Amino acid sequence: MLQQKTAIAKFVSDALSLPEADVSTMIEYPPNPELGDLALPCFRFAKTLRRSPQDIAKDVAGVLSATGQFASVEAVGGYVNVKLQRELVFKDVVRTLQEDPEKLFSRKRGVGRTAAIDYSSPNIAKPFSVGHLRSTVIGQAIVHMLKADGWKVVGINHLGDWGTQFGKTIVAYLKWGDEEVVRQNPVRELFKLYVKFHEEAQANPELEEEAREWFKKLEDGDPEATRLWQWFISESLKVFRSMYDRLGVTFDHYLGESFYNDKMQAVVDELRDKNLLVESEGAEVVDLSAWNMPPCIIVKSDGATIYATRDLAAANYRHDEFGADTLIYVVGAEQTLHFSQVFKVLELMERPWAKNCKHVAFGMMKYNGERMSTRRGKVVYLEDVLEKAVDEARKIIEEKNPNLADKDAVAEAVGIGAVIFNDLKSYRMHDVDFRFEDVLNFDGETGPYAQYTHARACSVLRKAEESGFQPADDFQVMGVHDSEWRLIYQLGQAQEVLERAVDDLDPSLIARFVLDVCHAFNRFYHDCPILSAEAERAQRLALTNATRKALAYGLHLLGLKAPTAM
RNA sequence: GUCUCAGUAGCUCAGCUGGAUAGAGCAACAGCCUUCUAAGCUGUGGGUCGGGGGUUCGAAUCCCUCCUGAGACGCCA
Repeated sequence: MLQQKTAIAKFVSDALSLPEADVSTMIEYPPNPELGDLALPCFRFAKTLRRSPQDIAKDVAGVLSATGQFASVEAVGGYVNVKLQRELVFKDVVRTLQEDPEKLFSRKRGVGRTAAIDYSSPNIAKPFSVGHLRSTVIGQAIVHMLKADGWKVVGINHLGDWGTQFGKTIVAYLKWGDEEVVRQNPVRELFKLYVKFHEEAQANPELEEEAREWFKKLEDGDPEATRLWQWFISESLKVFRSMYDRLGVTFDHYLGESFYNDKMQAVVDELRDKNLLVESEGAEVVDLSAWNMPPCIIVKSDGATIYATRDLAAANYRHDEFGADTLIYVVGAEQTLHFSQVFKVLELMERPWAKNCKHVAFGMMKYNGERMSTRRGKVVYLEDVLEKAVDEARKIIEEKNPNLADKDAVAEAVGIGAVIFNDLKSYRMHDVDFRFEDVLNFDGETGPYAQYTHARACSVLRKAEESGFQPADDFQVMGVHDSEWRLIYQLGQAQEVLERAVDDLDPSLIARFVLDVCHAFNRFYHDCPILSAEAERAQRLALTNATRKALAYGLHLLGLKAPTAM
């Protein structure tokens, strides 16, 4: 629809001698399809032109009407309502999709740009819980979206592989751990020990001191501490990688916090050279009071660095080594202040790219209305959620389509799709209370619904092929049914949707779009015979094929698989 | 206490760069499978858009204020 908007804006801006871009952004989609396909409210022109909106609308309608490029143009109140030539848009949209679905979505605005995205970033020796799901799936979707818009993207898993919690885990393991038991199920057992540590530490605060000592040993390169630490990491990574495989999540780099251990002194030195560090309560900080923020601690009073220092080092590394001009952090909203501080310090360090640092924040995942707590062992394992979702999918397949080939693979795709989509569709700053009943619901606005619609389109195309029909590029459009038009109309908005999703770094817009297309397709499917229609068969097959491609692409952007049957 | 973010139908949310009668899904109820996958489609009921002010031709959308909830607020990340 962007093309049509541009065309209208051009005529209007010529006629009223107003900037084309201003007019273009004012063109909107009427609330009611009866009114038209596109509309231009003229109220805002009234002041500058010193005429009534109704008058202007009438003039504009006359101008657009005279071009002969629109099916109808009407001035209603202060609005100009335009109906498009359905046949032309139909052909245009369908052909673009048949040729290359990516073209419908993108103008490749990001060519030449590089973004480094930090997402997922779980902690070593802790369970991969549903709490990590949001960062993981949102980050992965943003990776796909940016790539679609032409960006070069570097995906980074900033693993929590350093810090005093390793002292705690080591102490707990040495005190209460059984190597055999831990080897059976390392991450869960180590986590149990970690929880036990916190329980015991309530009564015996000296445990904390022991933990600190063990972490100090680790920092000093003690062989025993290092061996255990590395073991924790390799076992955790095994679990994480299996989660990522199932979720279809990939990274270009696994660079944990420890990777920056030797890169932080340079940050401290530079800050000192630039006179940005001041002493405060024994620590060295960057004063940010001019920006209404608390100081950013760089060196703690015990001389050690802290996460802000680490994030500064990591930011420099991502820019310098990966050539990233844009840094994106998909991290919970509770770290908003931290990132504002880090970004401000980067600016003070005169990094011109500091203004391109973005924190993609999201609300907290809760369970039974309560915050999940790793310390108290209150977590929902993602593994368990995926298992339940896949079981549910398998159950529904047995019930509805027992003869389906590849049942296990489809159940996996659908179950996991349900989990991913559920987290993506309503992405906002809202906190989410995790509920199995929501994730396991496959009706309505869900991943399985979108996948089902795609499979349905595939099924029609299979049936067509069996009867000797193929979707062709050169088809005649023999009139466009309202339901066909609704579908085309939705598909035509792909580019605007992707561009806004990229600009806002918001995958939920894509999810919404996919749902809208699905609804329009299912309505079309219900209202319009495809195979049995003589005259319209060609155009409807082409439309079905085009929709199939658009849905597959949209699902791909979100990180969902698109089975061809289910 | 200060700052940030949220508050739209019973529930979950969309709409928020101001525009036409506030939209979906779930749940409830009522229809639609001898015909391309009913994980679908259609319809009904359901709203002081947290309250109150203001700006505007026009406010769910912008500003102020209050209420409620969540989070952050220096040596964890």
